[in-house]
Amino acid sequence: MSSASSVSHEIAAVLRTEILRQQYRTGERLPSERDLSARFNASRGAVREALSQLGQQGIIQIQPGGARVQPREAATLAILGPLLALDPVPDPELVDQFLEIFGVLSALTARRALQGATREQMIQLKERLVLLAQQPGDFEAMEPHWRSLLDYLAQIDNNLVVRLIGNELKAQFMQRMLQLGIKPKLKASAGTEFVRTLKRAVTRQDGKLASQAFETHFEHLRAAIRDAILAQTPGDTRGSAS
Amino acid sequence: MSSASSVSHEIAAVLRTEILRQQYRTGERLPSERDLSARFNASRGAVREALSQLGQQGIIQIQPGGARVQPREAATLAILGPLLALDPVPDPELVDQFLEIFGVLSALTARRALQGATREQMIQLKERLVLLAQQPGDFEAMEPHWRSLLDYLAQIDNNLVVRLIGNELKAQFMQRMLQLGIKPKLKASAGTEFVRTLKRAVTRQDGKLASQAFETHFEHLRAAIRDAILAQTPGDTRGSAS
DNA sequence: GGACCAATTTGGTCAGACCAGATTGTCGCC
DNA sequence: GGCGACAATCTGGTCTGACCAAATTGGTCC
Repeated sequence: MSSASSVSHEIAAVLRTEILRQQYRTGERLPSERDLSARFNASRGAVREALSQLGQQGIIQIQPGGARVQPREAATLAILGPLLALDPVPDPELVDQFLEIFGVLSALTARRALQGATREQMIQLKERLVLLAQQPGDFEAMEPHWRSLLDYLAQIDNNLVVRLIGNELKAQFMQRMLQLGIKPKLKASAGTEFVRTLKRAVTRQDGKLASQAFETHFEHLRAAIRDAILAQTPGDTRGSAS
Repeated sequence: MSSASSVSHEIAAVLRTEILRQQYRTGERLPSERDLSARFNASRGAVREALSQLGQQGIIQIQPGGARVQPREAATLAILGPLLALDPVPDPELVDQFLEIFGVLSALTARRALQGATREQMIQLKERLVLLAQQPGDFEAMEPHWRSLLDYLAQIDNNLVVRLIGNELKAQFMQRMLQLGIKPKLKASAGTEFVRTLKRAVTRQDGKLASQAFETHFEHLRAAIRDAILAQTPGDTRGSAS
């Protein structure tokens, strides 16, 4: 699944899953590189690269003397994807936490973007909003335009820190969500209201208003996705039905 | 500087700095592993580990055929530290962006923590606030208590995503800030007011109020740190005077 | 029982080799 | 001259086997 068609990535994926599944206690020593290379039938070099990845992700701490498992909180955002992939249905709480942060960051970006946008950028924004207004309620059809809007806002509010966080979060979550075929059902009325508020915010160049609109929208989105996940939870192995 | 007393880390640090300094164009191919191993007088294995690190950090993309430099926005939070270390005095804008995000996350954590805290946790919170109130204005003396408070809030609002982001940000910035000996000068009155508001928020279990207090506080902090950095900007190589 | 020392284990590095896929340059054909 | 096909070459990925320094471990001696 998360194999990148390379032995070392494969090993890393297996070990990462085992560790995230708590099959090693925090602080416990991992088997030595030589043992692991025997277990995976691979060279020590490949194992070393795998361990190096886990080390970079803060999952383990590599020291002369042995690699030790780190507490989950010491890790990197890179573990979120694997954490979501642990079970056939992702942990709803984790997804909710993700959406909360993503909402806050989006709201912040929107506020700052509007506050600092040039006239030209405002026009561009309005054009994208028009696209967004065309299919309210249809999540899948809206999604590309939505993403386009967020990207453009991020581009205006050229905040590297937010962009990096956003990229990582997206990389970790979006893929998994789409893979699972989770389709939140949003009320068309809420979507319409959201777009309308955004338009007003852009017209008045009111960052605070845009920010609030995003927060509200994400609250709805969170609720919808929570429902969508719970609906899948009885969860046979079917996963995404066509 | 960022060498971890290991050849591969050293190589990674050098290459990372070169790339972040834009000495390679985005999309350009890095020298081959064999060339690099010749240049650094190291084995290909060591170079491979270094490149693997850079790949994990999203700085380069490694593919059969060559490693290519990625756009800065495609990277991981792990580049923030090196980015700050590029010049003797860190980029004020970047620091400001960091503080903004950190403030937003702190405010969010405070709000959620207060909303979900148990009676026992509220008592604990108050105790920490008392400690925090003892030396208003003295940033260095306050810092440990401050950190303790934030940690505790994060512990109450057990949000993994926020904690991971916070950890990374702290790891990237705090170290560098302390290293530079940047001491923001906060008004004692502002500090007192902040703590008082927090106390009130805790008493009333008013998450929104606590959130606002944090936002205000971070605004002050941002301004203070901006000033502190600009004061260093004329910047001889002296750095932190004793 | 605790301090000290040696054997062993572990990660870090090096060297040389092979493979599959990508890149690149060349040559012949149109 | 332009263009497509082919082959030499280059690149990353892996393997093997070896050595070093630091950490761990175990036993010994006080």
